[in-house]
Amino acid sequence: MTDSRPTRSTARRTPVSSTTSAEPDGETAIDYGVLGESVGFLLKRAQMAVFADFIATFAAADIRPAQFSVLVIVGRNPGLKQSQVSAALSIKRTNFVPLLDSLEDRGLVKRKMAAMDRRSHALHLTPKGAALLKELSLLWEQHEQRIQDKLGGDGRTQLLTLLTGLEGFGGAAGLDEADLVELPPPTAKPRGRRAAKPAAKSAAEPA
Amino acid sequence: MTDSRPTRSTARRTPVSSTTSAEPDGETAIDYGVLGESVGFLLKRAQMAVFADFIATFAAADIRPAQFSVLVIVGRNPGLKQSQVSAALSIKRTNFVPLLDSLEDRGLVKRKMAAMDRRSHALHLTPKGAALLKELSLLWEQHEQRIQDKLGGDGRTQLLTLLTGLEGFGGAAGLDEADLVELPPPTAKPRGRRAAKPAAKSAAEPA
DNA sequence: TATTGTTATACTCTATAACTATA
DNA sequence: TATAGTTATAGAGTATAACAATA
Repeated sequence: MTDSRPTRSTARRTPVSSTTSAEPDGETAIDYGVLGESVGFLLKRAQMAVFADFIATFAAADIRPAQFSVLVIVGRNPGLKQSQVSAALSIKRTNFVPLLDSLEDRGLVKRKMAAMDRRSHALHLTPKGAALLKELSLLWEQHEQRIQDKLGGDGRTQLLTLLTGLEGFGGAAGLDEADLVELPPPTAKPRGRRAAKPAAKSAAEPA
Repeated sequence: MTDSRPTRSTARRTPVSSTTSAEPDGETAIDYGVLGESVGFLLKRAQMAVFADFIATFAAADIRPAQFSVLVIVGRNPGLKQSQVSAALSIKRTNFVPLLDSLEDRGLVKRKMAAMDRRSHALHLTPKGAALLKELSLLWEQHEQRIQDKLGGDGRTQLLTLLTGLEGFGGAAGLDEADLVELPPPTAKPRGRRAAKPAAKSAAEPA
């Protein structure tokens, strides 16, 4: 103990509650206490909200977030072993099997037996998988655009940087043995639209 | 809003682009493609990492994140109905029952029958629950402190603000009917005292 | 009829042990 | 013996339907 006391005013924020400002009727606003300053609590909420939008966006393609991440990794790094891809995504290799099955059964990914080590399977996208990934990229842009509409261009970029800064925190849960995988920092180049420009682009339209 | 620049001091990794030698051995770094700029992907990773630290920190008290959140809400808002607490935490009331049971069985929370509406249960902390919550607050500070050690004080505050800014995004998944609950913004006052404290790292170990 | 809490149930995600076939 | 992929299984977390008591 006895350590830096870095300015985190545990202090309650401004006495919110009271006769509310955000409640339509006479309801008293709920006091969230420290939860409003809890990184984990807010991360969980934000993650669920963003995933909800992701899932809705990709529903037409019948692709879940985890499936999309596999397609991206395999597409960008053809020939990786299963264990490498699963470790890169912090997915246990046991749970990775049915996930990969779902993609291979749909003809999007192919397991190829490696010649040098016949235990391992090298992963590649099929032409169909590559074509789908290309379409999914458009959906992905729409999805991220909606986030940017909500946070602003700078806000989204800051968020990406901060989240990347949490890499390696908490002992890297979800990984297999001790396969730590690093993620390169986000290129601060503004993708898609420019900064906080509310370019009405929220029209979710399946490709 | 003064400086809206990322200004991350995390600049230490090599600008790996694909086939560079950022790996200790001859391993080729994995190209994450758009995942490195995917808010959802990075949110998920960060949430898992932060929860891992939270769980380890609160393991001695045998308290999970969801249980902690219930104790905080009930402690701050005694007398709320079950449905109000569950809605505030985006937990379906059906799933809230066993969660509450676990706290009531341990004598931390008490269901009291409301007089005006005998269908509902008003929730209160027991003295034991209030005492535990007080101890948990210390663990919570240690936990958040470690996050701050990783991100810097400003970084953590920015993160809280950005995450709060995603409130209401994605249609609010996880809620019961249409009970939207708002969360007040964090103490966004730009008290830019000191940034990060590089010296004191790993202030505390999970008890 | 609508709401509150509840039970039962199912589906997803995650975690551990053990098996096989290679090395 | 160790590793890559697999199977089986168990545990959380989350989803819907339906019921009893109450409004």
